Parts: sequence; structure tokens; C-alpha cells
Amino acid sequence: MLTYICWMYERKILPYLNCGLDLVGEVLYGKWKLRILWFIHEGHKRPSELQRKIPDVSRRVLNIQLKELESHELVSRKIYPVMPPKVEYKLTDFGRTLIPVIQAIGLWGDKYEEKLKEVIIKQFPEATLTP
Amino acid sequence: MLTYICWMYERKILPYLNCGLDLVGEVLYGKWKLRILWFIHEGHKRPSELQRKIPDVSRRVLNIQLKELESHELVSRKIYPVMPPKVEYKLTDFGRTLIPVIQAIGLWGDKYEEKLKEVIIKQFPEATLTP
DNA sequence: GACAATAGGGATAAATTTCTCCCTATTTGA
DNA sequence: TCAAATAGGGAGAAATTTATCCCTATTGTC
Repeated sequence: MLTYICWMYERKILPYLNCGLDLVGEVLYGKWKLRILWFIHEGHKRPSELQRKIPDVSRRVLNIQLKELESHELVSRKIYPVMPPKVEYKLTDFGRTLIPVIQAIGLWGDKYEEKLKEVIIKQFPEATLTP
Repeated sequence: MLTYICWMYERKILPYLNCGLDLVGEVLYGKWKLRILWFIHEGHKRPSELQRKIPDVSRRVLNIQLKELESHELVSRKIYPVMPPKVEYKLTDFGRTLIPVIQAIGLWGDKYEEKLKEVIIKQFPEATLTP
């Protein structure tokens, strides 16, 4: 049986908060979160913009991950009382401290792009991936 | 119906390989992988040592994530033909290039430990977490 | 009037990851 | 002889995350 607290799944396994890596995992462990943060940092503030930047994420999940980032105080959400509705996200001061870290991760991925593609793709049967 | 290729789940949704962050996600997106890499880097080479360093991971999952890291060529596995069995992991040259990135992540987590604990813990009902 | 764009949620299914339990095999030590 | 340590896998369940489908509401445009 699934139970939810508001929009959030009620976890049965409590988080581990032993070291810095644990803590980071709690706030960044989500399939799209790093990219969401990065695109917000790049100035794509509105949900619809973010969705266009990351077309693979469904709108539903994008909303949920944004809510989590907001609840972790990495981003803030501003609502404009206009119609049609307008919402803008931006990084908080706290969220901004994460940018150099995300950048380091992305740069490593860019630097070793070829190697990474090689080791990732070799796990898939032929013809399932078209580079 | 679940199907597995050897030890690995046969994915139905293919990976996204658009940018560096996607690529990194493919090899580091696992609950324990960053810590596994970090402890190997610190010199804890044997599976049993790693399990003692990370008691929260089950032995089964530790093995699986080690296999994935090996298949992604971030670590290498050396078997000593002795009894009882002895296995040692170490970082590959490629894996070593990741250490500064993991360190940056961990340092950020350490630096903002208090803030992170605060925003994480506030999502849990009272008395479920004992700091 | 029909339709797109805007933001977002409910319900539910599917995918994926992680966990639990149990089993193999060998050597050392009590 | 029995237990512990070593490395590791199978089967299946549970937990968690992500995806899909559909709905609300308003304004502007064709």
C-alpha cells in the first residue's frame, strides 16, 4: 500500500546522515535534479522553459523535483498573480554554493565524454542505442 | 515480468547521453557508489572492508554496485587464488580522475552539514529521526 | 467555439533499485 | 565438530522513483 505525505512518498527506510556524501545524496539524488539546478542557474526560470530544456522529463516529475529542491531550500519559487499563470524559480544563496560542484561534475563528464559513452554503451545490445 | 541480463536489470528506458551531466549520472547514480569509490580511494580494498565501512549497504547490493563500477572501468578487481578467497579492488586511472570531483561533493556536504541536516530532517515527523 | 499556452495536482501503473533470505565452498580456530 | 570469515550468487519481495493519463482554470488567438 502506498502512502503519501502531501506530494511526497512516506519513506520507510530512514536516511543516513553520517557524512557529507550522505547529506548531499539526500538533496541531489534524483534523476533530473542536477540538470534542473543547472538550467535554473543558466537563467531558465519558468517551469515551461525547464521542460523544454529537458524534454525527457515528464511535467509531473519536473514539478515534484522542483518542489523537493524548494523544500531543501536550494531554489525559491515566485508566483506572479497574472493570468495565464507565471512562476519563476531561482537559486537561493544556498543553492548557488552548489554551482561550482555541479560544474565540476559536468566538466568531468564533458572531458571524458568519449570514454563514458564507450563504457555505458557496451552494456547495451547492438542496435538498441543510436548515437 | 522481470528479466535480467546476468546480474543486471534489462532496462526498458534507454539512457540519455546528451550532456556531461547525463553521462556522469549513468555511472554514478547508485545509492552507495560515491562512498564505495571514496573508501576504495582511501585504501579499503577488500569487499569485507568496504562492508564494514558502509554497514548500511547489504552485501548483495555492495557486490552489484562494485560490478557496475568495474564494468564502467572506474575500479578494477584482482583475485588472489588463495583460500579463504581474497579480492582487492582499486581505482583505475580513469576512476582516479573522479576523485577530485567526489572530494568537492563531500566537502560541500561537510561545509553545509548543519544546513543540510536541517532541511532534510524537517521533512520527517517528530521522533522518527534521532540525531 | 476550438485550441494552445500557462502551472499544477490526483490516481495509478510501470520501471528501477535496493533489501532479505538463503545457498555454495574452503580454511582457520575454539 | 561447530562457528566464523572469506567472496559471491539466486529468487523474490519490498521500497522507491519515475512515467502516463487525465483533470482544473484562465487568457488570447484563429
